Formats: sequence, structure tokens, C-alpha cells
Amino acid sequence: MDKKTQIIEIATQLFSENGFENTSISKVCETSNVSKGLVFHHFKSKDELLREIFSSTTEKIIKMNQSINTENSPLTRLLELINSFFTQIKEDRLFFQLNLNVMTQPKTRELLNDLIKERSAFILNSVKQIFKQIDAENTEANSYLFIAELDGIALNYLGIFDDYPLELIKNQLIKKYKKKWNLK
Amino acid sequence: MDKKTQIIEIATQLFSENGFENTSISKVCETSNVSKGLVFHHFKSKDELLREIFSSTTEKIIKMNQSINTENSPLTRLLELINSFFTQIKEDRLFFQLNLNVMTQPKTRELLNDLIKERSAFILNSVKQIFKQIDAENTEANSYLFIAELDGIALNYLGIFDDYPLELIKNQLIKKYKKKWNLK
DNA sequence: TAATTGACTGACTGTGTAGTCAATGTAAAT
DNA sequence: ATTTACATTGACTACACAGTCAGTCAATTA
Repeated sequence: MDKKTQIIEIATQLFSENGFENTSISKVCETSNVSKGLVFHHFKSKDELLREIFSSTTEKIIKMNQSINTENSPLTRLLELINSFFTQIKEDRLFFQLNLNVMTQPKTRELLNDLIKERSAFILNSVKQIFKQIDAENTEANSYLFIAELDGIALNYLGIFDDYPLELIKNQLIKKYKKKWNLK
Repeated sequence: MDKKTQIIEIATQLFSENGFENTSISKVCETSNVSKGLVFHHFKSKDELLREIFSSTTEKIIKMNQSINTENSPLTRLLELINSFFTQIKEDRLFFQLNLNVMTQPKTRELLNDLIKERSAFILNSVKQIFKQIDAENTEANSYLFIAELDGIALNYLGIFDDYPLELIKNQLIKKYKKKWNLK
């Protein structure tokens, strides 16, 4: 594997596990068997390395979203979205951890401001499109509430409760939305 | 004001504004006109100072919760809870910021693990009690979902969207729960 | 073959950090 | 008046950190 990629992968892992502020570049070098000089040859600062990592996680999210077939009914798409969210959160825990971490840390939040804005606008828009097709009423507020629900679940699962009944909650959430819109 | 209290107040403010990891004790001293030695006289480490601060914010949350009159109907209490949450989040932004910050930062999350567990158990229990009285069905899952909703709103408001339509969302949330349980 | 480029190294620098400690100030108790 | 107990200071230590830089090495180009 080429060393630049290696730096990115190890840094992603360490930033996720220990937090950005608590991971020194020296630690990244040590873990990935690379000299300090090389890191600063490829990335002009530690901050810049984080930006590259965060940038590529945004692409990952966008791709995840685009994999949802637009020919299905909006309710099906919503359920697919919920499903893929729960699958992701379980399988790629660290990925979500890093995202929560940098978005709630004032310094990194500031550093990544433009990227976060871009990403959140994209997500909001995707959800709005689905909601608009299901139920034109209160599209805006319902979209925000839906996003808050998922984000809150991620936050509670990863950071707050340590025996979070994820399956139970997933089923209840699905039930809720099915009930809400199947009746109409 | 006595200097110990002063240290706590300034530290709370700076930790909230800039994050725990990004606030040095020197900065706290400088801002509160106190010597470094005094901070370590009153608190045996920077971590211990954070624990005291976090501990007292938990008490604040518990008091906030206890102020809700248990003689009212469960639906009224739920609406009161929602209302006080939205009032708090607007008026005491920094308080929520700090909480999000330390709970999503692996190092501080670890440090405060016992306190976080205690606090989250308390909150879950309070919500469960209300939900049990309104609707015995799926009490557990619905309580978790409700908490996720509020936490997600806080996260989105404070960390993700920077023009979050808080009022709109509050109204929609209230409408949703009223509709759900007034019909029965 | 000689020159150029870019990946790569690791010792080094300067700064900021948490935490210590011996000394001093202060006010109440004996 | 003397002791006791604690609040307070700021210079100090030891260390970890991000970032630099002079120089090595290997591959490509002229």
C-alpha cells in the first residue's frame, strides 16, 4: 500500500478511537511506520490531514445515499434509508464516532465548517425529497425531525447509553413510520 | 465571590466555548485572575475539575426535571418537559455544548463514564414514567426514541446546522405528540 | 552519464502543557 | 502573643506536541 494512503487510514482509525485532539502525529507515525517528515510532506498540517479525512467520509455518505433506488416508492426509500443507517452504525462504528467527535469539538467544528455545511445541506435535501413525495404537509419540519431522530440514536448509541437496545429501537422506528403513512 | 467558585464558573465557560482539550489551565487562571497553584490546590487535576463541573450540571438537569409538577396529567408533563428543554437549549447554549463535547470525546467520555451512566439512567427513568402512564405499549422503545429526538435536536442545533429553525421544530414536535395521544 | 524530481528520514526547535513546591499571607482559635 | 490551618502565589520542572529542515535515496528524464 502506498504510504500516503496508509497515513490516512491509520490516522482515521486513531482519530476515531481516541479523538482528534488526543492523537498526536507522532502516534500516527509510530503506528503506520512512517516518519514525521513524510506526514508533513503529504499534508501541510495536522488540521489539513483531518480535512482530507472528513472530506472523504462525506463522499462515503453521499454514495451510501445514492445507492437507494429512486424508482421505489417514497415510503420504501425511507425504510431503506433507515435500514442502511442502522446497518452502517453497527458495522462502521468508528466512522460515526469520528464524525460526532469533530462536529461537537469547537475547534474542529470551526475548522470543518464549510464541509459540515455542505454535507448537512445534502442530507437535508435528500430527506426532504422523500418526505415531499409522501406527505406534502410540514415537509420541512418533519425532515428536520427525522434527521434529529437518527442523529440522536447515533449519539445515544455511541456516546451515552452503553447498553443501547438498537434492534428494539430500529423496529419501533420502522413501525412508527409504517403506521403513520400506510394508513393514509 | 470566593475564588474556588470563580474557578469553576470561568472553567465551565471556557470548556464550553473552546472544548475541554483546547482549554489550558493557564488560560483559566489568566481569565479568572487566579494563580495556577490555587487551581491545583482546590482540584487535584484538570480531569478532577471537569468531573466536578460535570457533576454539578447533572444536578442542574435533575432539578430541572423535578420542577415538573407530578400532579398534572402525563401528557401535560411531557409537553412541559419539551417546553423546558427548548427554553434551556436556547438560554443555556453553552451548558449543552459542554455536555455534548465531553460525551463525544473518547478521553473525557471515559473519564466521566460513571457519571454519564448515572445521569442517563435517571433521564431514561423519568421519561419512562411519563410514557408508561400515557400509553403502556412499547414504553421502553418509545422512551428511547423520545430521548433520541431531543438529543438529536440539540446536536443538530448546536453542532450541525447553523440556521436551525428551532421554533418550527418545537411546534411540530408538540403537535405530533398531542395528535398521537389526544386522539385516544 | 549527469541532472532533476519527489518520496522519505529523523534529529531538531520552540512553544505550550499539567502539575509541583517552597514560601508567604491571613484569619481564626488557643 | 502564639499556634494552627488553610488560602494563595509564581517560579519551576519535565514532557509532549506540531512543525522544520538539511540531507539521503531511488527512479525518471535529458
